Amino acid sequence: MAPTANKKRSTKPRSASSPRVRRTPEEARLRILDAAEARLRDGGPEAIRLQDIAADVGISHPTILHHFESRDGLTRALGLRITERLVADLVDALSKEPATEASAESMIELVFATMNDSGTARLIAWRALSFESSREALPLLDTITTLLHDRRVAHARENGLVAPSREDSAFIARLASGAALGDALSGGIWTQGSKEARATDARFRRWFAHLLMEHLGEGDET
Amino acid sequence: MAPTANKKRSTKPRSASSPRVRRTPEEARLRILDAAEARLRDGGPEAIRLQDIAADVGISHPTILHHFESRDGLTRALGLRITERLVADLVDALSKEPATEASAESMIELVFATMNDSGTARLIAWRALSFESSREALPLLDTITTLLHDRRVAHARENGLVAPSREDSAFIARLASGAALGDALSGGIWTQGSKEARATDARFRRWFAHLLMEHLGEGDET
DNA sequence: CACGATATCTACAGTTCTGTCAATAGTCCC
DNA sequence: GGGACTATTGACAGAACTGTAGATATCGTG
Repeated sequence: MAPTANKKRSTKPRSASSPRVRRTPEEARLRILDAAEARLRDGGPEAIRLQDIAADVGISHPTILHHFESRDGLTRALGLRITERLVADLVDALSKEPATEASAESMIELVFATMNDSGTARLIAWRALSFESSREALPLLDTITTLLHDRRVAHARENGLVAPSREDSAFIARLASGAALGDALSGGIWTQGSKEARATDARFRRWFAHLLMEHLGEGDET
Repeated sequence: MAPTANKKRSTKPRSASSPRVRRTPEEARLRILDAAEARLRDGGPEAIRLQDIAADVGISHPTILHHFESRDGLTRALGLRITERLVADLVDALSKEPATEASAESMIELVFATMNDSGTARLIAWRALSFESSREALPLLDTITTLLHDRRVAHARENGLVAPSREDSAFIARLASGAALGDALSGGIWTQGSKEARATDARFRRWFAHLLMEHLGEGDET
């Protein structure tokens, strides 16, 4: 088990005998995945244990095996869901955002917020660690890039500016998501998390947004 | 075990009976940590098993317990060593770097290279995941910040420019290390790792360096 | 209401892993 | 050479975890 991670185990003793509830497969899978994700979130990678998860949900562990075939199946499904939800969250948030020029700052805020939200960065990192070889490459960067690029092109056209290259947009997306991921992760390591740290965090994001906007204001270069 | 991670186990069967070798405690700890790190690197977080590691080193697993007290002790020591070495590597690399103005690009290269080097980012991510609560906060950012800031101040003085604020330097360090970490990690997830990807990677780093240099050329703002 | 499908349970099996203990064997020093 | 120190080991203990098998309950449907 992860050294200093939470060590809670088998929280709910499950009601005595067997008031057996029967859920739809989807509902069951959902609850199991939720519990597994919670375990992973604050217990570290080694906290994905069938019996613990089953106890959390209030079922017996063979039920998990029934729905996911094996522990591997569970972690695989979990990894898939995590990444898919990240993509959905980002796309959703970015789509809602008004396409004003100054929105770079709030876009940065959005990406960082999404990464920090309830340990998303930790989940993504776990996935990166656990599934290294299985390259089910995600269309995440492509999606965000397109979203951003279209907006920039439209903006350039409206204001009679020279349109940015697609690669430039791709790099912005890559830098933003990478920085958000890295910052959220390393936040736990080399900054001391509390007190005025939040204020500094906010200033950092604004600084980063300004940095990008400085860049956006100029022409492209090869 | 991590789903698609390498599944090699107990590679070396250890020579038959007992040509018992006796090492110094330091040497023994070193070899054990090396083996553990290798396991972690390409086996994922769940691959740190005493018996496997012992087999790799060519010793019996109680020896590991003798030197590290417990599995926890081992992972803790490993986490510590990983981060300490990262700091040392970065400081070392940055110190050697000539303090020319255009060195921003090579500094970026350095940070990215260090993070990508033999899975360092993976190791750091593992540490972030496993030790979330144990805030043995590292002086990494402070160290790098100081290194960078001193250089910038000196450069500004030589050229009669206005000196940058320390927070600006801190943010640059934070962005660079965060981006490097995030990029190295996510590199495995949402880009498809090979072919012309390397070329794009290189262009991305250069683009990022230019972005920073654009910023460096200007005055500070609050 | 009866029946088929299947989600769920209890009980168990088999494996594997960490940790303990007492014995063994290098290495250093007198 | 003899003795202390301790790194190393084999064997074992205890626990925990994943996975299996057969029984059981619940729900939809004819």
